[in-house]
Amino acid sequence: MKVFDELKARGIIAQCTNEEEIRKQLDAGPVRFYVGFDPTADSLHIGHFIPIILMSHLQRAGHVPIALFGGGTGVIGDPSGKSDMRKMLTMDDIKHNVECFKSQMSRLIDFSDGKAIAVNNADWLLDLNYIDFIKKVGVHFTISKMLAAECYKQRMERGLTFFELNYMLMQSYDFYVLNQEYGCMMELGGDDQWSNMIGGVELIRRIAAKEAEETGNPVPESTKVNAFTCSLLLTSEGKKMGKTEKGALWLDPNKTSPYDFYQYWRNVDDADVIKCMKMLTFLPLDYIDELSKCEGSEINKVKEILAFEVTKLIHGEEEAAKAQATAKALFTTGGDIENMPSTELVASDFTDGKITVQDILVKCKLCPSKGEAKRLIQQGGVLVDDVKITDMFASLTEEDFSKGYVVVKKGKKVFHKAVLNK
RNA sequence: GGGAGAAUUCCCGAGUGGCCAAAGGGGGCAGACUGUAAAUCUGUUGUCAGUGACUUCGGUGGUUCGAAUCCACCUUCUCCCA
Repeated sequence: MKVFDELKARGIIAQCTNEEEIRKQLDAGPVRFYVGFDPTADSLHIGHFIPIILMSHLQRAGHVPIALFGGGTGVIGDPSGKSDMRKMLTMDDIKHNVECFKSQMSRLIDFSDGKAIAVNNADWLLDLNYIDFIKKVGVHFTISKMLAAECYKQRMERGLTFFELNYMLMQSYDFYVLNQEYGCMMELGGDDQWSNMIGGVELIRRIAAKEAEETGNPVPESTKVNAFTCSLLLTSEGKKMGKTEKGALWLDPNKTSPYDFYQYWRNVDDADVIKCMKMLTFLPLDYIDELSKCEGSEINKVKEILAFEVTKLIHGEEEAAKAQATAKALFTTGGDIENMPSTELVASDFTDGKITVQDILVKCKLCPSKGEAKRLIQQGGVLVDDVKITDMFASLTEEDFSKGYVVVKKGKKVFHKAVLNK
């Protein structure tokens, strides 16, 4: 199966500028394509993951990804889909974030031997001359057309600044530069980037057409660029996936532990499992089709596979196996003490050799406050070493820690080890 | 530049002097039912101590026995006119 067909079958592709031409270009040989990432945080999150998967698919098929880091555009912030303007970042923040992105991405994208290229648009955007830019790029954009773009339409009602309006021009210019300097032929990105992306395609084609007209030469093949977007990862209810109570689902193990990451996918809706599997893993489609026949509680097996595969891609096989083992142990026998998240208590946490269960819950950050801990106990949501706590003033003595720890269970799914070293 | 209005607890959004820790919804958390799913139902959702105290309604001052509510100034945002 050709890459593009595979991507389509997996449901990764959302919109294309010209499907036929894209197929032809991809069939003809290695194509350089780019995907932009705005370094607005110090870790990638799951929203970035689909474009990365997409890059990886294409790289495996012999094409050359260019990862563009928005060191220059990052200071503006993309207005697309945001109801408020993003806060601006300092250059140092951005530098740091770009480094983080790059190292996380390296797990899936091979940057060795020129198999992939990393660039930073700060390199050409920061020294831009305003007048030149307006003359070269600005003339090709009409305000009416830009405002028709969905992303700006929404912002119009709440106040769109000229500053932000320039985002589209800058992103378009990125594509132009990459086309000129790197022979980049395609831009890929999230579906919310569509209007910015076609901006770039049109810009390149228009500048080429203008030059062709002036020189009388034919329009060069190298400017016949295209773009396509990948679907956003939505739940069957149309909500963006990857949000957790703690915010985004990060790829950085320090921000979202492999176990939590695994559990997120282990707990997806039945309706979303197969979709996620197609989009987020490299498992063969035949195999996925086979799995999609599962019904009822069998789906749990499929979820395990999904969770394992996705975790493997991000954190490596070892971590994935560990997360899976931990999860299995917790939910079947009720304890894989080894890998359970834990908190160490110290002697000063005890008063007269005792510590209340409330305090333990707060110390282990299972509850933000004692009040909530109390409520939790009252509602029967707390188990210590498999014994339900009914008295909200219950406390443990040091003897209870004779084996060195106790296992605190909050609700059905959250396990935590409270350790006491003597 | 001129005029009008808005800012409330995680979010949306009521509240226009005491009965306000503040309606309602969303979200979150827990319980029941289940398959670590969904749907549903129930409880809960400022902090700390238990029948009470303390902090909270953009900021700073003021009026008052008493302010989310009234006044002044400031900040931010939105709308209308230019």
